Amino acid sequence: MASGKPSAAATPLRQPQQARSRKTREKIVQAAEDLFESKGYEATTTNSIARRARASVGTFYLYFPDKRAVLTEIFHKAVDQIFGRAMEGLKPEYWEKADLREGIGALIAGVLDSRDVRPGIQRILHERYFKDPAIKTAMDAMLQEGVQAILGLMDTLSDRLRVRDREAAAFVIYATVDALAARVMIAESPIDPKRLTTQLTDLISRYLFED
Amino acid sequence: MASGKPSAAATPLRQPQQARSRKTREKIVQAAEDLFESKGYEATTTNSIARRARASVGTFYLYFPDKRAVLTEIFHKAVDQIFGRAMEGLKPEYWEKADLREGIGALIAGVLDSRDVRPGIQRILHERYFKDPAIKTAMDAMLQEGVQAILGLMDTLSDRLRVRDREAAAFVIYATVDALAARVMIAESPIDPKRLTTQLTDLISRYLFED
Amino acid sequence: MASGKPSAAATPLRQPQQARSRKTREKIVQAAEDLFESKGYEATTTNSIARRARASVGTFYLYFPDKRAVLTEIFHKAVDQIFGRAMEGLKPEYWEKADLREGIGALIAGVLDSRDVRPGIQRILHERYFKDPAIKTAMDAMLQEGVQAILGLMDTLSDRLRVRDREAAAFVIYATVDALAARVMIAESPIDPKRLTTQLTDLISRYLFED
Amino acid sequence: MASGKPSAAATPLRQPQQARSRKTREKIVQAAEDLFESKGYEATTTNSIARRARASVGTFYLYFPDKRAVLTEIFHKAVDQIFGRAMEGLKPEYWEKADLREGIGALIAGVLDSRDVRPGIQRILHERYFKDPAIKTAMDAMLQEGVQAILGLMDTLSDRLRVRDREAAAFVIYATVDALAARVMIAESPIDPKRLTTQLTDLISRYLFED
DNA sequence: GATGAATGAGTCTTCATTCAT
DNA sequence: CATGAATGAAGACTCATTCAT
Repeated sequence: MASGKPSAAATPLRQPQQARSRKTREKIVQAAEDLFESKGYEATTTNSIARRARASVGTFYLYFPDKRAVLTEIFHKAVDQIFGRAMEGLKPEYWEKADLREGIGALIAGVLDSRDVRPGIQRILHERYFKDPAIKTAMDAMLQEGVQAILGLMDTLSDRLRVRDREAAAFVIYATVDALAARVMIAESPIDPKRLTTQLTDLISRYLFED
Repeated sequence: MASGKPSAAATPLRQPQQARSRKTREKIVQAAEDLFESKGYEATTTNSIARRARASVGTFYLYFPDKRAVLTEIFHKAVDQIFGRAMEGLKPEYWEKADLREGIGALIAGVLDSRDVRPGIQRILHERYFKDPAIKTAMDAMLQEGVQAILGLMDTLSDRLRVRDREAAAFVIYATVDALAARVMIAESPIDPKRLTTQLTDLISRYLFED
Repeated sequence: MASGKPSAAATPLRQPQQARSRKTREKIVQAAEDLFESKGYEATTTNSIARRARASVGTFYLYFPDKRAVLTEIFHKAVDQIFGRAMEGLKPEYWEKADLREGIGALIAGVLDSRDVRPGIQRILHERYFKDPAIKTAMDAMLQEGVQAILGLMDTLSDRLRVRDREAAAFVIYATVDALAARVMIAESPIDPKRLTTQLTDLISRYLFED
Repeated sequence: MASGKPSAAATPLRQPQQARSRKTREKIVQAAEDLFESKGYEATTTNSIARRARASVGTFYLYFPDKRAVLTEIFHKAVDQIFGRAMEGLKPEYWEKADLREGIGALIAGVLDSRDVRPGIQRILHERYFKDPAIKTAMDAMLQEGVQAILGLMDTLSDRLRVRDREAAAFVIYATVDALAARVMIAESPIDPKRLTTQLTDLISRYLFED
């Protein structure tokens, strides 16, 4: 870094070593991700992660202080992806048009969509929520951000809204959509996602707007 | 229970033993409940359960095949209690009156209320949902029953409803109320429960009924 | 204890179980003692202790919270034995006679003698002195007691003593005899113990008494 | 050192490399010394030594076959320093005068003084005495030398001495002073060093000389 | 000379479960 | 019915040492 970034082919010297190291690290993260996803967090041993990454336990502990640390890393990456996907539907472009239902549809679709991102990891986040403060904190932050985004949206639509207590409303909406999405992902819903989406759209649009 | 209570003086000799046995079993269940609630499932050892029940591990395994079994038992009892409380608000008496908001209020209150029942156990149900099929099955059944109850209610209110796809609607309502209740219990909601309840009532009544 | 001690043959009921347990515990302590003595503390693993005691690691941890705990126990037993032996020479009976050299001889002999008690353990005490606070504390206490004993003796001999600062003198004497004894035990002394004893006796008697 | 210092301008080209190499080696030794002193031998890892020396583990093993080797080197340096300091008090200049107590005072002061040199290292020597033969050998040699020095001194003072078995006496004196010094360093002595020194001087002078 | 990534045998420790009494 | 001592497989983590670059 101190030497600045020279023209492309100039500094291959040290790179290989660092590149190898980065690769190893990535192999470990990937292995952990696979195993956490398939066997769950607790059932995955550090030894098995190393083995799957074709490395040794020692190498694992070279890159991570302990098992939790890999999970935290994986989950940070995942949260960004998941949240990015979920926020997709809140982009103003969906809301500038006249059709409000379309906006709500996009909101719901986005959240539902985000549930397809690393479902195994989401499952683990779910079960470790109370046990791992780092996870709780980050998931709570996600909730906060989601609520803020909805509040922002409400400002845009201000004159058409019928709700008074917007803060509570935003929270209720986020929680509702999120919960339904969770049910769908978990596939515990015996009802077709499309029907659910329709009803959810009705639920929210009737709540927010005069018919 | 199935054998009925024999007339007072009939078989007094055998009774004590069975009674004592039942008592031991109950002490164990109680001890497990306390410990699961305070320390979580995995952090509770069979030895500690036995110790707290003032029994020996051997006795524990006399009544239960393994650790999971106590949890299953506890959770069956808990589900009944929790569910009973939640269903309270669906009793027809709240719905026969003219004021529909009152009924919805009762529904929400019931579910919220049910979250106060053995919160530690509910937390465990939450985290073991994917790991313990017995738990998944029973919680899913609870969902089903809830949905059915709401559907039944809808039949009663048939003419006043504006929703078409009642099955999906019932599911959406149950999931929504349940999710909000969960957020409240977990105390992860930065917003006052009362405000949430108000909004939730609005949400659902606008969804179900014409203004 | 509460029930008092009944006539010999009365309470054999529970005894067997407890006796077995005590035996196991003793086997473990003995095994640990042997291994610590032959291989040193750090080189001895909990597994090897269990194996030598013909028990399992689990059993080891049934009786001791960790490795240090066995060492502490062993060393408490040892300290009593060692110290008892060392204090032997301070008994008044050796000092009531006219010959003061005889008393000093007994003092030295006692300490030297005490070095034959569990030399391997003493070696460990020596090397763990700084690392294990429990050991430091107890050894320091031993020193204190030794010094006190010598001070007591000085009171007895009060009129014949030439030293003024008795407290410091007692400390110096204890430390000196102890150090010499250590050198002899460690067998690092190229000089015959008897010659050392003679010189040590001279050293101390000239220090304490007029010729 | 063996090759001598070449005349200034002779081989300046090669010198830097060797000088750098020597520097690296020294940095490693210094780092090890610091860490051993502050954390103890076992708690210091080869990696941490390298890190502190701003070198890599590989470099460490370039200069030393294993961890023990650095300790041996450090301790050789230390022994020279410590011993040099301790022997200070045996210089004839202190003994040529008439006042014998002054000589003995110097002897004691020297040894006490030497305990201030690298106390952390001395502590390690203490605990590794039995584990590391190299250490045992060298410390025993130190003892031998000390005893020899005292014997030499005795020859000088021959006519004033009252002791017969000089060899044993020298050993006893060395061990005594050394032990007291150790007690003082370890700060386990509840008594003021000055008082101890006075008594120690009395002890030895009464032993060696007629009053 | 120097690097530092990689290794893996070896430690301590836990806990559900069994079984002789 | 009840006991509780005993088990041992399994898991997280460490660190001296090697070796390809």
